[in-house]
Amino acid sequence: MIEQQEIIFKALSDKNRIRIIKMLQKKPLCVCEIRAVLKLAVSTVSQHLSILREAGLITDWKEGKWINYKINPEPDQPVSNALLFVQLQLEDDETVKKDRKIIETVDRIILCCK
Amino acid sequence: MIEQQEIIFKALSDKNRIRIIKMLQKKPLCVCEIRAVLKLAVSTVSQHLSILREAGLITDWKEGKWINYKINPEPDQPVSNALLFVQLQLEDDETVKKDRKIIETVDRIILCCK
DNA sequence: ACTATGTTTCGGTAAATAACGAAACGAAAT
DNA sequence: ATTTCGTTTCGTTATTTACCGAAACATAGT
Repeated sequence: MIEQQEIIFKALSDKNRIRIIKMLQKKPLCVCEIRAVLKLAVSTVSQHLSILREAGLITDWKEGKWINYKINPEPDQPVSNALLFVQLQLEDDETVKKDRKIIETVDRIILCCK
Repeated sequence: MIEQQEIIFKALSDKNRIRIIKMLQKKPLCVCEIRAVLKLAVSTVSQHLSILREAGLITDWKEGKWINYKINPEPDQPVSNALLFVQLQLEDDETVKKDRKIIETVDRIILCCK
């Protein structure tokens, strides 16, 4: 139990993973969209996403050749609390606002296939 | 700002540091009391405490030859939110309950000078 | 069947982390 | 002044982490 909390905090203890959660709380995204925002290698983003998934914070589903990621809609209690907590934090953060602007205004095709 | 949140989560992303916070939310403690509960080297506990202090989660004050640690009574907003969050989590966790039982029932002198 | 494209897995590297014991530090008591 | 005792700092080690590019995998379209 305390181990689960540790895993949740570890998942959230990285700047890039916090940014991912804050983006996904606006809308679901695929790996390459996130990559375009964070400016990391695709494999690195994939790794971050799997850490968030293992912690129970996010889930994914297939859509054509894309795999979309979204906030876990059925989290267990500690995860649910953590997600709510993150949702209330950093709403005024400049990085978060900038990230969200990008994903809201730019199209997936343009973002991924530059 | 997002960096501060990262530091806070990092501070909380270790099982032993979570246990420390949960203990301090019951009452202030010195290094050797915490050491006795966590069963870690004194230097390790000191290191954990300094990570929590740097994050703004705890503060310390001198009392004779002891240095006592307590939850930061004047945290800034993100820290305050995190502390409240932790306070609401893990109340039923067995490890947390056991830790608190020890620090509430056993005397500092006995605990430290075994 | 082949190609293109999005994603994951693998192998490797550099940096960060958690742990320890020994040495240094500081305050209280002898 | 010296010793004692709680604590911090230092130096070291083993493990974990974040990152990358290349290779493997999967699926859609030609």
